[in-house]
Amino acid sequence: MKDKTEQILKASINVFIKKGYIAATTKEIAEKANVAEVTLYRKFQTKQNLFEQSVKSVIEDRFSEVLDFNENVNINTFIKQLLDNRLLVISKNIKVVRMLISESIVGNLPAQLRFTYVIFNNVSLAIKKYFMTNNITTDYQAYSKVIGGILLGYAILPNKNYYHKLSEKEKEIFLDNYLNIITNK
Amino acid sequence: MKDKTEQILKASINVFIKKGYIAATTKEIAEKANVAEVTLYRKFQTKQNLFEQSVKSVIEDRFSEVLDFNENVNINTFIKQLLDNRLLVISKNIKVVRMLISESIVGNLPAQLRFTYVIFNNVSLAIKKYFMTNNITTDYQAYSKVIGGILLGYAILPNKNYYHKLSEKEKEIFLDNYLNIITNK
Amino acid sequence: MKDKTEQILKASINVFIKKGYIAATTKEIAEKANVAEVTLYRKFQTKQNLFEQSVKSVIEDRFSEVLDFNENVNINTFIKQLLDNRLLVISKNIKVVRMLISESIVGNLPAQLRFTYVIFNNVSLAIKKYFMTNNITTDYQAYSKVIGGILLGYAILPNKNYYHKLSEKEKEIFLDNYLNIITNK
Amino acid sequence: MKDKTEQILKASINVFIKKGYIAATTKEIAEKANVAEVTLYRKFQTKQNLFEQSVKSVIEDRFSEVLDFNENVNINTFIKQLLDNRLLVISKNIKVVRMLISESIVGNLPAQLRFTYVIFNNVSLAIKKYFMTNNITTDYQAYSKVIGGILLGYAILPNKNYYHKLSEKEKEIFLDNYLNIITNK
DNA sequence: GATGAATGAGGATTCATTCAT
DNA sequence: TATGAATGAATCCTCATTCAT
Repeated sequence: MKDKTEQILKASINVFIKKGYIAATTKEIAEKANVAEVTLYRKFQTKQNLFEQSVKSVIEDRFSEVLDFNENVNINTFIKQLLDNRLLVISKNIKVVRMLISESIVGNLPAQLRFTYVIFNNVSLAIKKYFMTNNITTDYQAYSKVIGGILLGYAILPNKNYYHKLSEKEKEIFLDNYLNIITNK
Repeated sequence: MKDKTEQILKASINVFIKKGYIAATTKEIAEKANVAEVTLYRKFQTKQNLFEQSVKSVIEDRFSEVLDFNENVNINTFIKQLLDNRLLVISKNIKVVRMLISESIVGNLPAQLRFTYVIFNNVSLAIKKYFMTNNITTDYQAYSKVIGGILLGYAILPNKNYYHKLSEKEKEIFLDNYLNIITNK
Repeated sequence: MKDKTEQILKASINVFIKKGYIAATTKEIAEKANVAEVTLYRKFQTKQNLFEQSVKSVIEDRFSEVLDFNENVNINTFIKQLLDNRLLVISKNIKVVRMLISESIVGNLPAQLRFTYVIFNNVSLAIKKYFMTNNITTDYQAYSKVIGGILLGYAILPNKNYYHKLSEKEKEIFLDNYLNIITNK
Repeated sequence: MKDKTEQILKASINVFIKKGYIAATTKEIAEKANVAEVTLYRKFQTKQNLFEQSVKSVIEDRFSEVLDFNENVNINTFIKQLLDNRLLVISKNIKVVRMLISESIVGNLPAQLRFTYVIFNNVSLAIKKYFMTNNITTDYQAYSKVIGGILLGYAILPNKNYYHKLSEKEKEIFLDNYLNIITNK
């Protein structure tokens, strides 16, 4: 039933997050999901596939969504929108994101899950578009790397608090701290 | 012999880089090192220890060195010094760095090898010191995260060219691209 | 339905022929038969039984039929009749026969399917009867082994052409080649 | 040591004979050989390879030897030599031979172990040569099939006694029974 | 009558590690 | 010092079969 599949996916993602792809075992997943090990295989065929499905079930599609903001705003506002949007997504999925970054580096992931690229690419595209629309001549690639780096740093480096749990006011402050640094006044 | 130990370390780090800690096997390492598998254990006791020794043998101590720059310079110059110094180290050890970041995230590494922290911490310390010395009131933590992010991004994201192989002129340009963004004019 | 049962038997025998009893899987059979795996069990209880039913469904009863020829003929003619009759049956069922011989040797077959015996026994009986009726003193057992061997050889050894597809003339020649060797002139 | 390898080969061939290739398990072999299952793999890498080595260790090379007899003898004598030689080899290795014939039919064997061919081919070659040397015009192929069939029959069909254990006199009689049938007087 | 869901038992193979020399 | 030999434990995965609808 629906139920068992979900039990499995839930247990699965947790184990993968905790152990990483290779160290995670189908046995442990089965135990945590309270199903027989074979059941995993009946439903997902292979460990690799179970992994991919688990990840997909948990990361909202917003990861690779096209970022489309109001561009009739000044750069500060634009970057704030961008950071806010991405930090929200990352923050809500922080554990999976970390694991995926780690697996991305080792390189056993299918393209759409290769997170380091995904994070960077859609940020990069949004910035490029904004710069073009607004005739900004700053090198958008370097700019993207700074923003991408901030996001990567947020994902990887230890954090006291989850961005998505901050109040609107706190978010404002959090973002301003970055903006003070990266944008021109 | 010195010789064998070095053969092992050399083979070892390559395999760990290529496969990651868990996926690397002592069998493969032994083969690549042209020694018997037991010899690894005679010399390094456990796989974990072999891993740590391999990493240490290859990453220059400069990773965790205290960053101490001339601080009677303006912030632009300071950040350039800092980035240059760190990019050099990372660039020269890019493969190991990547692997270590990946393993850091999964979390099976002893503190001194937990790279994401290491990278961030010493950058952070240097910035804090500079800001204090020069009475700069910008939030040094956010600043450190931006710089740390840039470095993380450099390490993780795909790169066309190695920083340490650039000419002095090219390095200058490379750094300026960042500085245009992160510092005030 | 009649229909499903037949689909299953048809798929089943093909898979058993291709893979042999053990290597054949109920899963593959079910897929080839376009039914659910359980349906096999509903209809045939066990794999073993499915195997037996499949075989029986396909091998004509002529395998174990009592061979009863006109015995007022000379030995050449008699042996020709005998070989012709058996070769026809074997040739028409060559794939199943081969598989059954193989399984016979391993020994997991019920007596009536143990083909090496079946082939030999009814040939042997026919020869014994003919020899008795005609007061022939040659050792009928050795004789039977030669004839049985020829048949076994025909079944197992690589063949260019199917006996049952030869023209009457070609059959004649084919048989004469043997008769030149085994009977006295 | 030599010892363990031999233990394994001995246990291995027995299990393969009893169960056939697929049904035989490395676990059972290991148990019978009194070694850990891994030891099989250390020494033989794969089950398939263990199988091949086991077979080779046990079947004397005489199986595929070129049969070279004195050809200045009449056909009766020649065929007797030939049968004697082959029956001896088969008889001594009867269990392995049976198993190999069975596996040959299923078709998972490398060419040099595909026994039905091997048996037939070298018999066929010897006969061809003799016929040519002695200008015999009988169809050597049909002749070979008869002889091959006799051998196949001997190997597969139930036997009261092992040819190689018969006294010289008994062998003589045994062979004569065949010769009465297949050769001309 | 047919099947989607589930499983216990077992398959070959690999791993890090120890033993004995 | 170095290593050939050996292994317990575990891994992913498959099989024939049953249960519940």
